[in-house]
Amino acid sequence: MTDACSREETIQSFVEAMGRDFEKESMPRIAGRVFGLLLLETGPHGLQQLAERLRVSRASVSTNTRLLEERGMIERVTLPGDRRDYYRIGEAPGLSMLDKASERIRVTHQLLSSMRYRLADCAPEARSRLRSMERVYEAFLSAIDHAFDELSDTGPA
Amino acid sequence: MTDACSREETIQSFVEAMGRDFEKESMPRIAGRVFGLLLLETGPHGLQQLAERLRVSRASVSTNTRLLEERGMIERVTLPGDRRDYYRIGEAPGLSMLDKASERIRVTHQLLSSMRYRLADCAPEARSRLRSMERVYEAFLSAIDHAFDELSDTGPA
DNA sequence: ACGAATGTTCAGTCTTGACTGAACGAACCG
DNA sequence: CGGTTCGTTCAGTCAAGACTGAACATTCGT
Repeated sequence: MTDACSREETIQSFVEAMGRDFEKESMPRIAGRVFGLLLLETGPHGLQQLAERLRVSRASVSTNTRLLEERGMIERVTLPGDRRDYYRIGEAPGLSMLDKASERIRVTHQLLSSMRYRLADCAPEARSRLRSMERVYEAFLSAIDHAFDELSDTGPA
Repeated sequence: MTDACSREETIQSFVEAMGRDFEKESMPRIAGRVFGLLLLETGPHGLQQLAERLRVSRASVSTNTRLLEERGMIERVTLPGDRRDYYRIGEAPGLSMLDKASERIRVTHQLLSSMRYRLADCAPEARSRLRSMERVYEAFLSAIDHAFDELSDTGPA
């Protein structure tokens, strides 16, 4: 092949794909692009740098880096003698995502469970259906926990 | 307590909560309400019936029941000598949801993996980060499979 | 002190998609 | 046949929220 590492186009298409992927998870497209770019590029990137590279306003980058930071998917890095903030991929973005998923599931499980309790001793069919749904979420939760352990052993990601 | 089974209000608040919950999963709010109602109520419900009960248009119910049906979360029921369609909770809505989740994860995993392949033998750091992310998704996938088995044994839900 | 650079915030625009009403086709009833 | 009752579809409305540009506060260099 003529160019084993023509990164620019490849990277760009990946970054866009990550943007769309994030959108499906009801997260801002730009957050996905930032995350995707930081996954591929070496070393921390500044806000201005990200804005130019992604052709997006600094405001958007500022907002979305903060979002990603809160979720533990990227980290803010500062250097002595440099006023700027830099961003890089977090310590274990994957685990943060599992954690987030776990949280969401717990909420829905709680909703089902409290509803079943409220039905007290009437509507046995409904209670049974609710219980079944709860079991699914419980299995899902314990599955995530299991994955968590498995990954923490091998080394975090 | 005076009324152990004052269902109406309780049901309504649950139905609305399910609507909001579905919205967080980037699904239409009405789909969540339909699913929530069918979880609680006994026996299949007609389209008109659902529309009135939820105070939404028949068009919305039609669209969203089809969506839920495609996902295997509810079932369409027909009766001999009755032109109408009725809907009830699916055989195993929970498993369908796990299946859907599994599908989504596979897509992202594929995205990461193909990108890593494209990077061939350059950008070792990036490749390593991608590989780490892949491992998380793999663990997640196998976790879901595990949950699947566990539930299929006990009896589907 | 002044000007430039940096990150954040906020009002405003714009896109996306949920939801509706109305129109439609099909199946039934008299 | 009309007249109903279904379910679906489609154009149009509306709301949510992503994104932007401009204004701002802060910090630095000169």
